[in-house]
Order: sequence, then structure tokens, then C-alpha cells
Amino acid sequence: MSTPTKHLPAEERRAVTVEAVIALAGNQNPNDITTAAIAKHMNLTQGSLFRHFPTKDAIWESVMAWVADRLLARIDSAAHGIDSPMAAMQAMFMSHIDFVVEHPGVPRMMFGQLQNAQPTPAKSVAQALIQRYAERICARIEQGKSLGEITPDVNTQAAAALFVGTIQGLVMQSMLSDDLQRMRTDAPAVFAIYQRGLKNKE
Amino acid sequence: MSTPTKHLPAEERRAVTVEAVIALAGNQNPNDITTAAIAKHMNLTQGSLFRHFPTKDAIWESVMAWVADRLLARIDSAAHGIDSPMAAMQAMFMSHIDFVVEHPGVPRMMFGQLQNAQPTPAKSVAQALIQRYAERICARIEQGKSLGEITPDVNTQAAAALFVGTIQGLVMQSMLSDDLQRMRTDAPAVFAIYQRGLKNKE
DNA sequence: ATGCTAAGATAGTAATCAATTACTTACCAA
DNA sequence: TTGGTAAGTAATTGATTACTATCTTAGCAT
Repeated sequence: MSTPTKHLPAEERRAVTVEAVIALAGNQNPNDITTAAIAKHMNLTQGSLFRHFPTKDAIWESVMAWVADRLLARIDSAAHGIDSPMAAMQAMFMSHIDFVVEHPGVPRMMFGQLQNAQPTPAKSVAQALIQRYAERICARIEQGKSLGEITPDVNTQAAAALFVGTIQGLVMQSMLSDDLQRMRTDAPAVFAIYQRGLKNKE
Repeated sequence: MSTPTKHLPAEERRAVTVEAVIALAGNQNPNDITTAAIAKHMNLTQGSLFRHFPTKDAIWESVMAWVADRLLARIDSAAHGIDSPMAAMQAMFMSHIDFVVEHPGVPRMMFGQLQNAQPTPAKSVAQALIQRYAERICARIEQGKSLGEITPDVNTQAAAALFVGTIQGLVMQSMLSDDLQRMRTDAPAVFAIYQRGLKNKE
């Protein structure tokens, strides 16, 4: 329990708001997270939110930016210092799973943004995230090809898309069974198949 | 232009309603498809919908049931008469892609249902769909193992989850680029990697 | 033709939501 | 201590929503 300071500087208040949304998305459909619910979760009145965000969409934009920063930082640090491309990808894979288990609302929010047909600022951020994510994976795959770890037969773009899809498959299964931890235990077996699909046969 | 019959028998009206929702979901976020929008799309007044459905949730339930029936029928007929399990899975894969291209709203609706934290009738139908889908894939994989097409090393459950995830990866990429057709062209390369991950090395 | 019933139109209701307004309080610098 | 400003409150707004009550019409069996 920190001191229940009523007044927070704007920047901190925005950060707290983002965290409130992340937390709420862990328990409910992001589409019906209301500004009132966000405010209540942080012991604030609903109207006050609009002192720090011009619109609700702007809140979502900040939230997705938070997700993008954290997730990319996480997989980057996981792969850091690992020479083998395949081993690096495995580390990225597992750290991504850990991230999702820690923040169960994240995949829900990603799906929620991507299903917006018309473009929104938040959706753009989500798109940019996946774009940058895919670039990192593509780089590792190319590296793996030149080192002979990965067969040159595979389509790099397709393999990167499949990397993301592999995680999504796990997320979906856990959403169905409402058992997030299962994702962590199933992850190695799933990655093993993916890995086998890329490997050079010797 | 068919004859603009005003009065439709209840059953037909329900079918038309479901088709209207499917069509609308192709162009917008399912979460903000209103009953007014549904009615307008079928040249009906909003209140009349509730003569055929007790609640909006019931509409969604019917829609998801429509999806489940059609999709399972599609992949079943695609695999029918194919002896090789792996070839059958490939046929199921491609027909699933075709289905999604024909009905772009479907993945959006699936995601929308699955992100509901609390259970709803429509979500149950969606869950049952994926359940039955996975069972079919599992059966083929087991069959492939016993025929020697698929290596016994792979975890069947994981491989089935990955099959679904593979499709989701394609769907997500196409959602990002707003180019559904690309999904169809990319599908073979992605499936090739999946296939390689399961194959028995000879 | 007549009358019955299923289906549709019209015009609401109450509830909910994001955003705004007018006013109040906390904090900090001079 | 004081004055200004950033942050918060409380109440309200207008728009939108799912759903309903009442009346009207189409279509069918007799």
C-alpha cells in the first residue's frame, strides 16, 4: 500500500491508467471496458480521465504502445547473446508465452484491435508491433539459413507468419480451456514441431 | 433482384438474419453490429427482429451455429475420399482458407466470441466448433502415424493446435494487410512448413 | 369473400456510454 | 502566506443501445 496520493502528475496518471486497462482486460472483454470501469479501478472519477486523454481511443492507443514496447523489449532481451538463430527463436518464443501468461489481457486486446475494420490509432500501433515482430523473426531465419541451421527451402515470410500463428494457436487453446498455465506446459511440444519444419536435414 | 416479398416465414427470416450478420461482419467490427444495422441490411425494421429472436445473444448463437455447420461440412467434404492422412489434412487446410476468403467476417466473429471472458451461448458454440475441429485433425494425425506418414515423435494434441494456429497466422496477416486474397497465395508455403514438421524422415 | 394468424411497422422505453461543464481541492514557486 | 495552475469531483448532456407495446397488414384456409 503506497500512500493514497490523490493528485498524481499527468504522466504518472497516464501510466496508471494504462495499467488499469491491462488489468481489466485480464478479466473481461476489452470491448466493454468502459471509461467508468477504468476510473473505478484506479479510484478516480470517470470525467477525470479526460484531463489526461483527449478521447477513449487515445487511451487505447497508449495501451497498445505499452504492449508493443514491453513485448518487443522482452523478446529482444530473451534472444540477446544467443548465437544459434534457432535457439534464439526458441527463447523468444518462450519469453513471449511468459509475457502472455503474465498479462492475460494482452491477446484479447490484440484481437480486439485487429478486428476493427476501419483504421484507428490503436490498430495502427498493433499493426506496427506485429510488423516489427515479424522483421525480427525473419532476420533470425535468414541468419539460420546462412549458417545452415535452417533449410533454404522454406519461405522466410511464411515461416515468420507461422511463428506468430503458432503462438496464437496456443493462446486460443488456453482461451478455450480458460487455463493459461496450460499454454506454458504445451509450448515446448508445439515449438518442437515448428522447429522440425525449419530444420535442415543432415 | 428477387421479388421484394415483405412477409417471410419465420424460419426463412431467421436464415436471412444470420446471413445479414455474416455479411455485415465482413465490413465491420462484430462488436458494433447493432440490431438496427442488421435490420437495415435486410430491409426490415429493427423491432421486427425480436419477433424471431428473443434476444440479440440468440442471434449470435444462431450465427455461430451457422458457421460451425458450414465450416465442418466444408472440411469434411474436402477430406472425403482421400486416403492419405497428410493429403487429407492439406485439403482441409485449403478448403478452410477458401471458406474464410468467402466469408471474411467469420474469423472476426470467432475472435469476438472467444474474447468474451464470461460464458455466453454463442461462445459455447464457438468452443464446440474448435473442439470438434481439433478432434478431426487429431484423428488424421493418429492415422498418419499408424500409416508411417507422420513421425510418432510429435505430440498429437500439439500438432492439432498448431494446425489451427497455422490458419490463424494466415488470417492475422491478411487482417493486417487488408488483403484477403494474399492468404490464399501464401497458404501453400505455410502448410509446407507445417507438413515438414510432421513428416517421417525416411 | 371472410376471418384468423403470423409477420411487420411505428413509436416508444429505460439503460448505458463517452464526453463536457462548472466548481473545488491539492501542490508548488515566489 | 499567497496566487496560480494542474488535477480531481459531481452532475449533466446528447447520442446510442437492446428491447417492448400497440397497431397494421399480408397471406392462407375455409
